[in-house]
Amino acid sequence: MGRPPTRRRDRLRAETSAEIKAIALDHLTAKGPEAVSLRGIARDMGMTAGAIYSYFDTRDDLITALISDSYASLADEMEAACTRNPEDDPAARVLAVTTAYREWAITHPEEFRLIYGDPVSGYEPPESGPVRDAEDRACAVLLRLVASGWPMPEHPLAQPFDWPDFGSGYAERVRELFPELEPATVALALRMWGRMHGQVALEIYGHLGTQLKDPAKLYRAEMLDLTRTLGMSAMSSASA
Amino acid sequence: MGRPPTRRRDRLRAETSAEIKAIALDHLTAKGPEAVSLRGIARDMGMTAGAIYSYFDTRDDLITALISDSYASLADEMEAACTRNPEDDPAARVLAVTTAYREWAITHPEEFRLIYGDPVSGYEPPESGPVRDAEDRACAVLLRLVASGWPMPEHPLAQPFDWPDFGSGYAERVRELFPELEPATVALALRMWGRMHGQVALEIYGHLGTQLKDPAKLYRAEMLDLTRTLGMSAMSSASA
DNA sequence: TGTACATCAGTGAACGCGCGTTCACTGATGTAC
DNA sequence: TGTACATCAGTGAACGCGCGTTCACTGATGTAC
Repeated sequence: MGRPPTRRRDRLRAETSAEIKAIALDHLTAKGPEAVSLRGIARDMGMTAGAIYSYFDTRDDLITALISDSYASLADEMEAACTRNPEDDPAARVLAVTTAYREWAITHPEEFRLIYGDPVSGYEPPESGPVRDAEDRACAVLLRLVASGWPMPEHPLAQPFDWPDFGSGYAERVRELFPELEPATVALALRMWGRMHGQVALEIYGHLGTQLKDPAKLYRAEMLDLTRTLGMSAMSSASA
Repeated sequence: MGRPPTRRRDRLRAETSAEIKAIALDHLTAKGPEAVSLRGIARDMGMTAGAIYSYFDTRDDLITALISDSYASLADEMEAACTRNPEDDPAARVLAVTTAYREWAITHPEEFRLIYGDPVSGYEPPESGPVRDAEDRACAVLLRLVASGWPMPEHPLAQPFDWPDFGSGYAERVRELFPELEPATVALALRMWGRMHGQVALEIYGHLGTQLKDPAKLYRAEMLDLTRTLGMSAMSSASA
């Protein structure tokens, strides 16, 4: 009662907008990215297709919202997995974060495809915005991991990397967040990302199913080696 | 003249079939997987859409043909890169093969997406056939690499793997081809695949462009480390 | 070499489909006095 | 509290689109004698 009535309209708007996205996500999960259509969503909501244009200017805008929501949820999981383990146990953190990455992908395969797979028919990703923000957050988690656990660039894994090797905008943001980081360490974080991503992508897209009974086992082995190679003691068991 | 005339018809058939696939590949390369349509191909060939049904029973069959052709061309490149380097220089072979993988992907990004990305709208991959054959060939190259260069399973990278950990059909085929191989070595080949695939997939799908000026450099670093970790001397420079 | 027949690649028109997007409109909700 | 007006979410019909697939057909190519 105390709230001005405009708020109510706004709240309804936000709720409808959320419902549109929720149903779009259902369709995505159930039948893949091509099945996300404004008409289909409207049908499920008991609305007209045209009505959606009050909420999203175009189909691409809706897809973008879906992507950024998904990416944010992945970043959340990674951050949570990181902070759930003590700072002085970098190996546990690495295991937890990498496991969280894979498990999010297994649990949300269509969202994983949406983020890391083909852009949906004719869709062009925006240069900045919430999608990029989520990517930055996920990336920051990895950077923090390598930064805390493996600050010595004279490690045999290290390769000669320098700041100009990185995208200038990216390098700036990184140096702002982690002033002490060596370029070789940043490179290592990206390589860590690659190792996580490789097995997970192969698995999600069905290229490991024939070869392996339990892809999780191979993944665990690879990540254990990672911590070991990084010189972290992997004695402690991480809580994912 | 000596040839029976039926051969001529067969040859024409094969040529038209090849032209259909070639144009389909053009469309794929130019405008992505969704742009591959029977009508569009027919238009470019000066034919009717219905005519294509003499060559492919359905659109999915055409896509399958495209996938298996593409995968075969990737496997060719990997095999060639392998045999182009001496057998007693495993490090060179590893570098050559992994570089070939990435370079094929860079040169044929849409084909890479076709193989490893989202199945095209509603397309279901067949359980066996030429696609699987190509995948097996590519996989065999990796197995040969690890087999020749790194046959000792007591290496620190090794993890406890046993034959039951693998898909039964796959395990059989592997043991037939490489009777001496240890399970841990097979696992390592798959992990090698993951490392290659991770960075390449991230790059092809546009997730490394912001961070890195030259993704090839990071990839090279990762692959160099791979040979080193495998205990191969990486002195020799591979010819990709 | 000549003729009657069979094959079969390609035609062209039609089928039904679902899609994104636009637009003039209605009617409930909220606002100002 | 009551009335005149403004906002704006949602309607419903229409637009034009390209698609995969089917089918009765034509006409050239090849075959058998």
